[in-house]
Amino acid sequence: MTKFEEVLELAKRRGFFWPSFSIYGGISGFMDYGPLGTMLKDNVIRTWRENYLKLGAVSIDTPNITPEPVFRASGHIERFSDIAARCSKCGYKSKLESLLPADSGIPKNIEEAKEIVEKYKITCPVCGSRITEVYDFNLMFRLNSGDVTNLYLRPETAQGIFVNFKLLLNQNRGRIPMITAQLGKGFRNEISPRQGLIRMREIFMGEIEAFLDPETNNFKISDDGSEISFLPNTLKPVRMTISRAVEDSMINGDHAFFLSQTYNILRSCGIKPESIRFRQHRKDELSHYSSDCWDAEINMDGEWIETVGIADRGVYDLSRHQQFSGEKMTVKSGDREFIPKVIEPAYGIDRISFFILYDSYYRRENGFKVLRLAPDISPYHAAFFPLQNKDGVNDLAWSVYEKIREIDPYVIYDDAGSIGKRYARQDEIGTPYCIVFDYESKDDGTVTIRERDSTKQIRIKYADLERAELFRNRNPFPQFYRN
RNA sequence: GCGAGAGUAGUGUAGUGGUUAUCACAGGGGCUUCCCAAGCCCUUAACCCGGGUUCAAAUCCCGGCUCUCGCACCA
Repeated sequence: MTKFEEVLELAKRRGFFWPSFSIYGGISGFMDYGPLGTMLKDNVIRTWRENYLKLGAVSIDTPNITPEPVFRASGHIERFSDIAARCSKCGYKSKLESLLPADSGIPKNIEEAKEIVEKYKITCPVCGSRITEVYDFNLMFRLNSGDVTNLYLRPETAQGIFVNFKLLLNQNRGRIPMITAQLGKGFRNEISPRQGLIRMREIFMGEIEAFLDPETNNFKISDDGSEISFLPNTLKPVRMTISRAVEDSMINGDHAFFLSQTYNILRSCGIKPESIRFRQHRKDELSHYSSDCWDAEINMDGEWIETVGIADRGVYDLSRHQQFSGEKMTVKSGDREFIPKVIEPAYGIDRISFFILYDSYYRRENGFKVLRLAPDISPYHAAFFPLQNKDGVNDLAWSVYEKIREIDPYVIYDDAGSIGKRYARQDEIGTPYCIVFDYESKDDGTVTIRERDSTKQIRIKYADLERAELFRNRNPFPQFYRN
Protein backbone atom coordinates (compact mmCIF):
# COMPACT_ATOMS: atom_id res chain seq x y z
CA MET A 1 0.00 0.00 0.00
CA THR A 2 1.23 3.47 -0.82
CA LYS A 3 0.87 6.19 1.77
CA PHE A 4 -1.92 7.66 -0.34
CA GLU A 5 -3.81 4.36 -0.17
CA GLU A 6 -3.23 4.02 3.56
CA VAL A 7 -4.62 7.49 4.18
CA LEU A 8 -7.60 6.75 1.94
CA GLU A 9 -8.26 3.53 3.82
CA LEU A 10 -8.09 5.28 7.18
CA ALA A 11 -10.28 8.13 5.96
CA LYS A 12 -12.97 5.71 4.80
CA ARG A 13 -12.79 3.53 7.89
CA ARG A 14 -12.88 6.37 10.39
CA GLY A 15 -15.43 8.49 8.61
CA PHE A 16 -13.51 11.41 7.16
CA PHE A 17 -14.77 10.87 3.63
CA TRP A 18 -15.85 8.20 1.17
CA PRO A 19 -17.14 7.91 -2.43
CA SER A 20 -20.65 9.27 -2.98
CA PHE A 21 -23.73 7.28 -3.96
CA SER A 22 -22.00 3.94 -3.40
CA ILE A 23 -25.24 1.96 -2.87
CA TYR A 24 -26.09 2.74 -6.49
CA GLY A 25 -22.67 1.82 -7.79
CA GLY A 26 -21.06 5.19 -7.22
CA ILE A 27 -20.03 7.86 -9.65
CA SER A 28 -16.53 9.13 -10.09
CA GLY A 29 -15.66 12.67 -9.18
CA PHE A 30 -17.93 12.99 -6.16
CA MET A 31 -17.10 12.38 -2.51
CA ASP A 32 -19.06 12.61 0.75
CA TYR A 33 -17.59 14.03 3.92
CA GLY A 34 -18.40 11.82 6.90
CA PRO A 35 -18.76 12.93 10.52
CA LEU A 36 -15.08 13.61 11.15
CA GLY A 37 -14.40 14.98 7.68
CA THR A 38 -17.18 17.50 8.08
CA MET A 39 -15.60 18.76 11.29
CA LEU A 40 -12.13 18.87 9.75
CA LYS A 41 -13.37 20.78 6.72
CA ASP A 42 -15.15 23.26 8.99
CA ASN A 43 -11.87 23.89 10.74
CA VAL A 44 -10.10 24.54 7.44
CA ILE A 45 -12.84 26.97 6.46
CA ARG A 46 -12.62 28.72 9.81
CA THR A 47 -8.84 29.08 9.50
CA TRP A 48 -9.23 30.49 6.00
CA ARG A 49 -12.04 32.88 6.94
CA GLU A 50 -10.36 34.19 10.08
CA ASN A 51 -7.13 34.85 8.21
CA TYR A 52 -8.89 37.11 5.71
CA LEU A 53 -11.24 38.70 8.24
CA LYS A 54 -8.12 39.96 9.98
CA LEU A 55 -7.24 41.75 6.73
CA GLY A 56 -10.67 43.39 6.65
CA ALA A 57 -12.19 41.15 3.98
CA VAL A 58 -15.88 41.45 3.10
CA SER A 59 -17.84 38.30 2.24
CA ILE A 60 -20.57 37.46 -0.24
CA ASP A 61 -22.59 34.37 -1.09
CA THR A 62 -24.01 34.09 -4.62
CA PRO A 63 -25.85 31.34 -6.55
CA ASN A 64 -24.25 28.26 -8.08
CA ILE A 65 -26.59 28.56 -11.04
CA THR A 66 -25.53 31.37 -13.30
CA PRO A 67 -27.05 32.70 -16.52
CA GLU A 68 -25.12 32.55 -19.75
CA PRO A 69 -24.47 36.29 -20.24
CA VAL A 70 -22.16 36.22 -17.21
CA PHE A 71 -19.99 33.59 -18.82
CA ARG A 72 -20.08 35.29 -22.19
CA ALA A 73 -18.58 38.34 -20.52
CA SER A 74 -16.11 36.32 -18.45
CA GLY A 75 -14.91 34.48 -21.53
CA HIS A 76 -15.79 31.04 -20.20
CA ILE A 77 -18.25 30.25 -22.98
CA GLU A 78 -15.64 31.04 -25.57
CA ARG A 79 -12.50 29.81 -23.87
CA PHE A 80 -13.57 27.29 -21.33
CA SER A 81 -15.08 25.07 -23.91
CA ASP A 82 -12.85 23.18 -26.22
CA ILE A 83 -13.44 22.09 -29.72
CA ALA A 84 -12.81 18.39 -29.71
CA ALA A 85 -12.00 16.05 -32.55
CA ARG A 86 -12.96 12.43 -32.84
CA CYS A 87 -11.53 9.93 -35.26
CA SER A 88 -14.48 8.07 -36.76
CA LYS A 89 -12.28 5.13 -37.62
CA CYS A 90 -10.53 4.29 -34.35
CA GLY A 91 -12.55 6.42 -31.92
CA TYR A 92 -9.59 8.43 -30.65
CA LYS A 93 -10.70 11.73 -29.10
CA SER A 94 -8.64 14.78 -28.36
CA LYS A 95 -8.60 18.52 -28.20
CA LEU A 96 -8.63 19.72 -31.78
CA GLU A 97 -6.14 22.44 -30.89
CA SER A 98 -3.50 19.84 -30.09
CA LEU A 99 -3.74 18.38 -33.62
CA LEU A 100 -3.44 21.62 -35.53
CA PRO A 101 -0.24 22.87 -37.18
CA ALA A 102 1.18 26.12 -35.82
CA ASP A 103 0.15 28.21 -38.81
CA SER A 104 -3.50 27.18 -38.95
CA GLY A 105 -4.79 29.53 -36.27
CA ILE A 106 -7.22 28.59 -33.52
CA PRO A 107 -10.83 28.06 -34.67
CA LYS A 108 -13.41 30.13 -32.77
CA ASN A 109 -16.41 27.96 -33.56
CA ILE A 110 -17.44 24.66 -35.08
CA GLU A 111 -17.78 26.08 -38.60
CA GLU A 112 -14.25 27.45 -38.56
CA ALA A 113 -13.00 24.23 -37.07
CA LYS A 114 -14.54 22.22 -39.91
CA GLU A 115 -12.93 24.49 -42.49
CA ILE A 116 -9.52 24.21 -40.90
CA VAL A 117 -9.74 20.44 -40.55
CA GLU A 118 -10.66 20.28 -44.23
CA LYS A 119 -8.03 22.76 -45.41
CA TYR A 120 -5.09 21.32 -43.46
CA LYS A 121 -6.15 17.69 -43.92
CA ILE A 122 -5.90 16.95 -40.21
CA THR A 123 -5.30 13.28 -39.47
CA CYS A 124 -5.73 11.06 -36.45
CA PRO A 125 -2.46 10.74 -34.51
CA VAL A 126 -3.27 7.11 -33.69
CA CYS A 127 -4.44 5.46 -36.91
CA GLY A 128 -3.62 8.17 -39.44
CA SER A 129 -7.02 8.44 -41.06
CA ARG A 130 -8.59 11.81 -41.75
CA ILE A 131 -10.48 13.55 -38.95
CA THR A 132 -14.07 14.22 -39.95
CA GLU A 133 -15.89 14.80 -36.68
CA VAL A 134 -15.47 17.97 -34.66
CA TYR A 135 -17.76 18.96 -31.80
CA ASP A 136 -18.09 21.36 -28.93
CA PHE A 137 -16.94 20.10 -25.56
CA ASN A 138 -17.77 22.45 -22.70
CA LEU A 139 -16.10 21.93 -19.37
CA MET A 140 -18.99 23.72 -17.69
CA PHE A 141 -22.15 21.82 -16.74
CA ARG A 142 -25.07 23.21 -18.65
CA LEU A 143 -28.57 23.02 -17.20
CA ASN A 144 -31.67 22.28 -19.16
CA SER A 145 -34.82 22.76 -17.21
CA GLY A 146 -38.20 23.38 -18.76
CA ASP A 147 -38.44 26.76 -20.38
CA VAL A 148 -35.42 28.11 -18.52
CA THR A 149 -32.43 27.63 -20.73
CA ASN A 150 -28.90 28.93 -20.98
CA LEU A 151 -28.06 28.32 -17.38
CA TYR A 152 -24.74 26.92 -16.21
CA LEU A 153 -23.29 25.63 -12.98
CA ARG A 154 -20.48 28.05 -12.23
CA PRO A 155 -16.94 26.70 -12.73
CA GLU A 156 -15.59 29.24 -10.23
CA THR A 157 -17.21 31.40 -7.58
CA ALA A 158 -15.29 34.47 -8.74
CA GLN A 159 -17.87 35.76 -11.22
CA GLY A 160 -20.38 36.15 -8.39
CA ILE A 161 -18.00 38.69 -6.91
CA PHE A 162 -17.20 40.52 -10.15
CA VAL A 163 -20.85 41.02 -11.13
CA ASN A 164 -21.45 42.48 -7.65
CA PHE A 165 -18.38 44.68 -7.69
CA LYS A 166 -20.19 48.01 -7.46
CA LEU A 167 -22.50 46.85 -4.66
CA LEU A 168 -19.60 45.42 -2.71
CA LEU A 169 -17.55 48.55 -3.21
CA ASN A 170 -20.46 50.55 -1.90
CA GLN A 171 -20.63 48.31 1.17
CA ASN A 172 -16.94 48.93 1.61
CA ARG A 173 -17.67 52.67 1.44
CA GLY A 174 -15.80 53.05 -1.81
CA ARG A 175 -12.45 52.12 -0.35
CA ILE A 176 -9.69 50.44 -2.31
CA PRO A 177 -7.91 48.14 -1.70
CA MET A 178 -10.92 45.93 -1.07
CA ILE A 179 -10.57 42.25 -0.26
CA THR A 180 -13.67 40.20 -1.02
CA ALA A 181 -14.26 36.59 -0.09
CA GLN A 182 -16.62 33.88 -1.22
CA LEU A 183 -16.93 30.29 -0.11
CA GLY A 184 -18.90 27.90 -2.20
CA LYS A 185 -19.12 25.16 -4.75
CA GLY A 186 -17.70 25.22 -8.24
CA PHE A 187 -18.45 22.61 -10.89
CA ARG A 188 -16.20 21.30 -13.60
CA ASN A 189 -16.96 18.56 -16.03
CA GLU A 190 -13.63 16.78 -15.63
CA ILE A 191 -12.92 14.19 -18.31
CA SER A 192 -11.57 11.63 -15.90
CA PRO A 193 -11.82 12.54 -12.23
CA ARG A 194 -9.58 10.44 -10.01
CA GLN A 195 -7.90 10.09 -6.67
CA GLY A 196 -10.76 10.83 -4.32
CA LEU A 197 -10.76 14.37 -3.04
CA ILE A 198 -7.90 15.41 -5.33
CA ARG A 199 -9.90 15.68 -8.50
CA MET A 200 -13.62 16.15 -8.28
CA ARG A 201 -16.42 17.46 -10.47
CA GLU A 202 -17.95 19.41 -7.62
CA ILE A 203 -15.41 21.27 -5.56
CA PHE A 204 -15.58 23.47 -2.51
CA MET A 205 -13.63 26.63 -3.10
CA GLY A 206 -12.62 29.56 -1.01
CA GLU A 207 -11.98 32.42 -3.37
CA ILE A 208 -10.57 35.83 -2.63
CA GLU A 209 -10.72 38.69 -5.08
CA ALA A 210 -8.53 41.57 -3.99
CA PHE A 211 -9.31 44.81 -5.84
CA LEU A 212 -6.26 47.00 -5.97
CA ASP A 213 -4.99 50.33 -7.13
CA PRO A 214 -2.79 49.37 -10.10
CA GLU A 215 -0.45 52.32 -9.58
CA THR A 216 0.83 51.52 -6.10
CA ASN A 217 1.73 48.70 -3.81
CA ASN A 218 -1.34 48.13 -1.68
CA PHE A 219 0.01 45.78 0.99
CA LYS A 220 3.04 45.48 3.15
CA ILE A 221 4.51 42.02 3.47
CA SER A 222 5.29 41.04 7.02
CA ASP A 223 7.85 38.35 6.70
CA ASP A 224 8.92 36.17 9.60
CA GLY A 225 12.15 35.35 7.81
CA SER A 226 11.30 31.78 6.89
CA GLU A 227 12.60 30.57 3.57
CA ILE A 228 10.08 29.15 1.15
CA SER A 229 10.52 26.98 -1.93
CA PHE A 230 9.72 28.55 -5.28
CA LEU A 231 9.74 27.13 -8.76
CA PRO A 232 9.58 30.13 -11.09
CA ASN A 233 8.88 29.62 -14.78
CA THR A 234 12.60 29.70 -15.43
CA LEU A 235 12.34 26.19 -13.88
CA LYS A 236 15.26 26.91 -11.53
CA PRO A 237 14.05 26.05 -8.01
CA VAL A 238 15.01 28.56 -5.33
CA ARG A 239 14.56 28.95 -1.60
CA MET A 240 14.16 32.44 -0.20
CA THR A 241 11.92 34.63 1.90
CA ILE A 242 8.89 36.17 0.25
CA SER A 243 10.28 39.70 0.72
CA ARG A 244 13.45 38.64 -1.04
CA ALA A 245 11.41 37.23 -3.95
CA VAL A 246 9.89 40.70 -4.33
CA GLU A 247 13.24 42.48 -4.03
CA ASP A 248 14.62 40.21 -6.75
CA SER A 249 11.63 41.13 -8.95
CA MET A 250 10.68 37.49 -9.23
CA ILE A 251 7.18 38.45 -8.25
CA ASN A 252 5.09 41.58 -7.94
CA GLY A 253 4.66 42.94 -4.37
CA ASP A 254 0.88 42.69 -4.05
CA HIS A 255 0.87 39.29 -5.68
CA ALA A 256 3.55 38.15 -3.25
CA PHE A 257 1.50 39.44 -0.34
CA PHE A 258 -1.14 36.83 -1.11
CA LEU A 259 1.47 34.12 -1.47
CA SER A 260 2.54 34.91 2.08
CA GLN A 261 -1.09 34.84 3.29
CA THR A 262 -1.53 31.47 1.61
CA TYR A 263 1.63 30.13 3.16
CA ASN A 264 0.38 31.23 6.59
CA ILE A 265 -3.00 29.58 6.09
CA LEU A 266 -1.45 26.29 4.99
CA ARG A 267 0.92 26.41 7.95
CA SER A 268 -1.99 27.14 10.32
CA CYS A 269 -3.68 24.05 8.89
CA GLY A 270 -0.64 22.09 10.03
CA ILE A 271 0.92 21.43 6.61
CA LYS A 272 4.69 21.04 6.99
CA PRO A 273 6.88 23.75 5.40
CA GLU A 274 8.81 21.17 3.39
CA SER A 275 5.57 19.93 1.84
CA ILE A 276 4.77 23.34 0.35
CA ARG A 277 6.15 25.11 -2.70
CA PHE A 278 5.03 27.89 -5.00
CA ARG A 279 5.22 27.20 -8.71
CA GLN A 280 4.80 29.84 -11.37
CA HIS A 281 2.73 28.97 -14.41
CA ARG A 282 4.44 28.87 -17.76
CA LYS A 283 3.19 31.51 -20.19
CA ASP A 284 1.47 28.84 -22.28
CA GLU A 285 -0.46 27.36 -19.39
CA LEU A 286 -1.93 30.63 -18.10
CA SER A 287 -5.70 30.75 -18.19
CA HIS A 288 -7.45 33.18 -20.51
CA TYR A 289 -7.97 35.76 -17.75
CA SER A 290 -4.60 35.85 -16.03
CA SER A 291 -1.26 37.46 -16.79
CA ASP A 292 0.67 35.69 -14.04
CA CYS A 293 -0.17 32.82 -11.72
CA TRP A 294 1.55 31.07 -8.84
CA ASP A 295 0.20 27.80 -7.48
CA ALA A 296 0.74 26.68 -3.94
CA GLU A 297 1.54 23.01 -4.44
CA ILE A 298 1.68 20.26 -1.84
CA ASN A 299 3.88 17.23 -2.09
CA MET A 300 2.24 13.83 -2.20
CA ASP A 301 4.31 10.69 -2.72
CA GLY A 302 6.91 12.85 -4.50
CA GLU A 303 4.42 14.53 -6.79
CA TRP A 304 3.52 18.22 -6.44
CA ILE A 305 -0.20 18.91 -6.60
CA GLU A 306 -1.88 22.26 -7.09
CA THR A 307 -3.86 23.23 -4.02
CA VAL A 308 -4.19 26.99 -4.22
CA GLY A 309 -3.99 29.08 -7.39
CA ILE A 310 -2.97 32.70 -6.95
CA ALA A 311 -3.66 34.51 -10.20
CA ASP A 312 -3.10 38.06 -11.33
CA ARG A 313 -6.36 38.69 -13.24
CA GLY A 314 -5.46 42.30 -13.91
CA VAL A 315 -8.43 44.36 -15.10
CA TYR A 316 -9.68 41.55 -17.31
CA ASP A 317 -12.93 40.62 -15.53
CA LEU A 318 -14.11 44.10 -14.55
CA SER A 319 -13.43 45.60 -17.95
CA ARG A 320 -15.19 42.71 -19.68
CA HIS A 321 -18.25 43.09 -17.43
CA GLN A 322 -18.17 46.84 -17.99
CA GLN A 323 -18.15 46.23 -21.71
CA PHE A 324 -20.84 43.53 -21.75
CA SER A 325 -23.23 44.95 -19.14
CA GLY A 326 -22.74 48.66 -19.68
CA GLU A 327 -22.20 49.20 -15.94
CA LYS A 328 -19.23 51.36 -15.04
CA MET A 329 -16.70 49.41 -13.02
CA THR A 330 -14.37 52.23 -12.07
CA VAL A 331 -13.17 53.62 -8.77
CA LYS A 332 -12.43 57.25 -8.00
CA SER A 333 -9.36 58.08 -5.99
CA GLY A 334 -8.40 61.73 -5.79
CA ASP A 335 -8.44 63.00 -9.35
CA ARG A 336 -7.87 59.56 -10.82
CA GLU A 337 -10.57 57.22 -12.07
CA PHE A 338 -9.54 53.66 -12.86
CA ILE A 339 -10.62 50.05 -13.08
CA PRO A 340 -8.95 48.27 -10.17
CA LYS A 341 -6.70 45.33 -10.83
CA VAL A 342 -7.40 41.99 -9.23
CA ILE A 343 -5.28 39.42 -7.44
CA GLU A 344 -7.17 36.18 -6.91
CA PRO A 345 -6.06 33.49 -4.50
CA ALA A 346 -8.39 30.52 -5.05
CA TYR A 347 -8.25 27.77 -2.43
CA GLY A 348 -9.30 24.19 -3.05
CA ILE A 349 -10.80 23.44 0.36
CA ASP A 350 -11.21 19.74 -0.45
CA ARG A 351 -7.60 19.32 -1.44
CA ILE A 352 -6.40 21.22 1.61
CA SER A 353 -8.56 18.99 3.81
CA PHE A 354 -7.17 15.87 2.22
CA PHE A 355 -3.57 17.02 2.38
CA ILE A 356 -3.96 17.82 6.06
CA LEU A 357 -4.66 14.13 6.61
CA TYR A 358 -1.98 13.02 4.19
CA ASP A 359 0.72 15.32 5.51
CA SER A 360 0.00 14.51 9.15
CA TYR A 361 -0.20 10.73 8.73
CA TYR A 362 2.52 8.53 10.13
CA ARG A 363 2.97 5.11 11.73
CA ARG A 364 4.55 4.45 15.06
CA GLU A 365 7.29 1.86 15.36
CA ASN A 366 4.68 -0.68 16.41
CA GLY A 367 2.75 0.04 13.21
CA PHE A 368 -0.10 1.98 14.80
CA LYS A 369 -1.40 4.84 12.73
CA VAL A 370 -1.41 8.43 13.92
CA LEU A 371 -2.67 11.68 12.46
CA ARG A 372 -0.44 14.41 13.78
CA LEU A 373 -3.08 17.11 13.31
CA ALA A 374 -2.68 20.64 14.61
CA PRO A 375 -4.72 20.86 17.84
CA ASP A 376 -7.22 23.37 16.47
CA ILE A 377 -7.65 21.56 13.12
CA SER A 378 -8.33 18.17 14.64
CA PRO A 379 -12.05 17.27 14.74
CA TYR A 380 -11.88 16.74 18.49
CA HIS A 381 -9.69 18.74 20.84
CA ALA A 382 -9.64 16.14 23.58
CA ALA A 383 -11.05 12.76 24.59
CA PHE A 384 -12.21 11.85 28.10
CA PHE A 385 -11.73 8.31 29.45
CA PRO A 386 -12.58 6.73 32.78
CA LEU A 387 -9.82 4.25 33.60
CA GLN A 388 -12.38 2.17 35.46
CA ASN A 389 -16.03 1.83 34.60
CA LYS A 390 -17.01 1.53 38.24
CA ASP A 391 -16.59 2.83 41.79
CA GLY A 392 -17.63 6.29 40.73
CA VAL A 393 -14.57 6.84 38.50
CA ASN A 394 -16.87 6.74 35.47
CA ASP A 395 -19.40 9.06 37.09
CA LEU A 396 -16.70 11.60 37.90
CA ALA A 397 -15.26 11.41 34.37
CA TRP A 398 -18.69 11.86 32.84
CA SER A 399 -19.61 14.82 35.03
CA VAL A 400 -16.38 16.66 34.23
CA TYR A 401 -16.82 15.83 30.53
CA GLU A 402 -20.34 17.28 30.60
CA LYS A 403 -19.02 20.47 32.15
CA ILE A 404 -16.12 20.87 29.71
CA ARG A 405 -18.27 20.31 26.63
CA GLU A 406 -20.27 23.39 27.61
CA ILE A 407 -17.04 25.35 27.27
CA ASP A 408 -15.69 23.47 24.28
CA PRO A 409 -18.10 21.16 22.41
CA TYR A 410 -15.26 19.57 20.44
CA VAL A 411 -14.60 16.89 23.01
CA ILE A 412 -15.52 13.22 23.05
CA TYR A 413 -16.15 10.61 25.76
CA ASP A 414 -15.09 6.99 25.36
CA ASP A 415 -15.36 4.14 27.87
CA ALA A 416 -15.28 1.16 25.51
CA GLY A 417 -12.49 -1.42 25.48
CA SER A 418 -9.10 -1.21 27.11
CA ILE A 419 -7.35 2.06 27.73
CA GLY A 420 -4.74 1.31 25.07
CA LYS A 421 -7.41 0.66 22.52
CA ARG A 422 -8.99 4.01 23.28
CA TYR A 423 -5.67 5.84 22.94
CA ALA A 424 -5.13 4.14 19.59
CA ARG A 425 -8.58 5.06 18.39
CA GLN A 426 -7.99 8.74 19.18
CA ASP A 427 -4.51 8.63 17.61
CA GLU A 428 -6.08 7.53 14.34
CA ILE A 429 -8.43 10.48 14.23
CA GLY A 430 -5.82 12.96 15.38
CA THR A 431 -7.19 13.91 18.80
CA PRO A 432 -4.22 15.65 20.45
CA TYR A 433 -5.05 14.98 24.11
CA CYS A 434 -6.60 12.15 26.09
CA ILE A 435 -7.72 12.92 29.62
CA VAL A 436 -7.96 9.94 31.95
CA PHE A 437 -9.77 9.74 35.28
CA ASP A 438 -8.62 7.16 37.84
CA TYR A 439 -8.98 6.52 41.58
CA GLU A 440 -6.56 9.34 42.37
CA SER A 441 -8.86 11.71 40.53
CA LYS A 442 -11.50 11.02 43.14
CA ASP A 443 -9.06 11.58 45.99
CA ASP A 444 -7.12 14.67 44.90
CA GLY A 445 -8.92 16.07 41.87
CA THR A 446 -6.15 15.34 39.37
CA VAL A 447 -6.24 13.62 36.00
CA THR A 448 -3.59 12.45 33.57
CA ILE A 449 -3.30 14.14 30.20
CA ARG A 450 -1.65 12.09 27.50
CA GLU A 451 -0.24 13.86 24.49
CA ARG A 452 -0.71 12.18 21.12
CA ASP A 453 2.71 12.53 19.48
CA SER A 454 5.00 11.92 22.43
CA THR A 455 2.50 9.64 24.27
CA LYS A 456 3.86 11.32 27.42
CA GLN A 457 1.60 12.00 30.33
CA ILE A 458 1.35 14.76 32.87
CA ARG A 459 -0.91 15.08 35.85
CA ILE A 460 -2.95 18.22 36.40
CA LYS A 461 -5.95 19.30 38.41
CA TYR A 462 -9.06 18.77 36.35
CA ALA A 463 -10.48 22.04 37.63
CA ASP A 464 -7.80 23.71 35.48
CA LEU A 465 -9.38 22.19 32.38
CA GLU A 466 -12.41 24.34 32.92
CA ARG A 467 -10.46 27.42 32.06
CA ALA A 468 -11.76 28.23 28.64
CA GLU A 469 -9.51 28.62 25.61
CA LEU A 470 -7.53 25.64 26.76
CA PHE A 471 -8.01 23.53 23.64
CA ARG A 472 -8.28 26.37 21.21
CA ASN A 473 -4.78 27.40 22.11
CA ARG A 474 -2.13 25.94 19.87
CA ASN A 475 -0.10 25.03 22.89
CA PRO A 476 -2.51 24.40 25.75
CA PHE A 477 -0.08 22.24 27.73
CA PRO A 478 3.40 23.76 27.54
CA GLN A 479 4.52 20.93 29.80
CA PHE A 480 4.75 18.77 26.67
CA TYR A 481 7.00 21.30 24.96
CA ARG A 482 5.05 21.15 21.76
CA ASN A 483 6.11 23.33 18.86
C1' G B 1 -11.97 8.86 -23.23
C1' C B 2 -8.25 4.73 -24.77
C1' G B 3 -5.23 0.37 -23.09
C1' A B 4 -4.24 -3.10 -19.11
C1' G B 5 -5.63 -5.05 -14.31
C1' A B 6 -9.28 -5.27 -10.45
C1' G B 7 -14.37 -5.09 -7.69
C1' U B 8 -16.35 -10.51 -1.68
C1' A B 9 -19.17 -7.52 5.72
C1' G B 10 -17.38 -0.69 7.89
C1' U B 11 -11.87 -1.89 6.52
C1' G B 12 -8.27 -5.41 4.63
C1' U B 13 -8.73 -10.28 2.64
C1' A B 14 -9.49 -16.22 1.41
C1' G B 15 -12.18 -18.69 -1.97
C1' U B 16 -10.92 -21.22 -10.48
C1' G B 17 -18.31 -24.33 -11.35
C1' G B 18 -21.57 -27.63 -6.12
C1' U B 19 -18.64 -24.34 0.84
C1' U B 20 -23.80 -23.37 6.43
C1' A B 21 -18.71 -18.08 1.60
C1' U B 22 -12.58 -17.92 4.97
C1' C B 23 -9.88 -15.10 8.29
C1' A B 24 -8.37 -10.67 10.80
C1' C B 25 -9.38 -5.88 12.42
C1' A B 26 -13.43 -2.52 13.30
C1' G B 27 -18.73 -2.25 15.42
C1' G B 28 -22.55 -4.01 19.41
C1' G B 29 -23.38 -6.88 24.23
C1' G B 30 -21.16 -9.38 28.55
C1' C B 31 -17.04 -11.09 31.91
C1' U B 32 -12.18 -9.49 33.23
C1' U B 33 -8.57 -5.41 33.69
C1' C B 34 -6.33 1.13 37.61
C1' C B 35 -2.69 3.70 31.80
C1' C B 36 -1.00 2.46 25.64
C1' A B 37 -4.80 -2.10 19.98
C1' A B 38 -4.25 -8.08 26.56
C1' G B 39 -7.75 -12.39 27.25
C1' C B 40 -12.54 -15.15 27.08
C1' C B 41 -17.85 -15.68 25.56
C1' C B 42 -21.94 -13.98 22.55
C1' U B 43 -23.37 -10.99 18.35
C1' U B 44 -24.19 -7.61 13.82
C1' A B 45 -22.40 -7.59 8.88
C1' A B 46 -20.50 -9.11 2.27
C1' C B 47 -20.10 -11.94 -3.28
C1' C B 48 -20.86 -4.02 -7.70
C1' C B 49 -25.36 -4.05 -11.17
C1' G B 50 -27.97 -6.39 -15.31
C1' G B 51 -28.22 -10.24 -18.86
C1' G B 52 -26.35 -15.04 -20.67
C1' U B 53 -24.12 -20.27 -20.46
C1' U B 54 -25.10 -24.46 -16.99
C1' C B 55 -28.84 -29.27 -13.41
C1' A B 56 -25.74 -25.69 -10.59
C1' A B 57 -22.16 -19.12 -11.09
C1' A B 58 -18.65 -15.19 -6.13
C1' U B 59 -16.17 -18.36 -9.81
C1' C B 60 -17.20 -18.85 -17.06
C1' C B 61 -19.16 -15.23 -21.17
C1' C B 62 -21.37 -10.25 -22.61
C1' G B 63 -22.81 -5.26 -21.30
C1' G B 64 -22.90 -1.34 -17.64
C1' C B 65 -20.93 1.12 -13.25
C1' U B 66 -16.77 1.96 -10.07
C1' C B 67 -11.54 1.71 -8.67
C1' U B 68 -6.06 1.32 -9.75
C1' C B 69 -1.92 2.07 -13.21
C1' G B 70 -0.18 4.16 -17.94
C1' C B 71 -1.64 7.65 -22.00
C1' A B 72 -4.67 11.84 -22.88
C1' C B 73 -7.23 15.82 -20.16
C1' C B 74 -6.78 19.29 -15.87
C1' A B 75 -9.36 26.55 -18.31
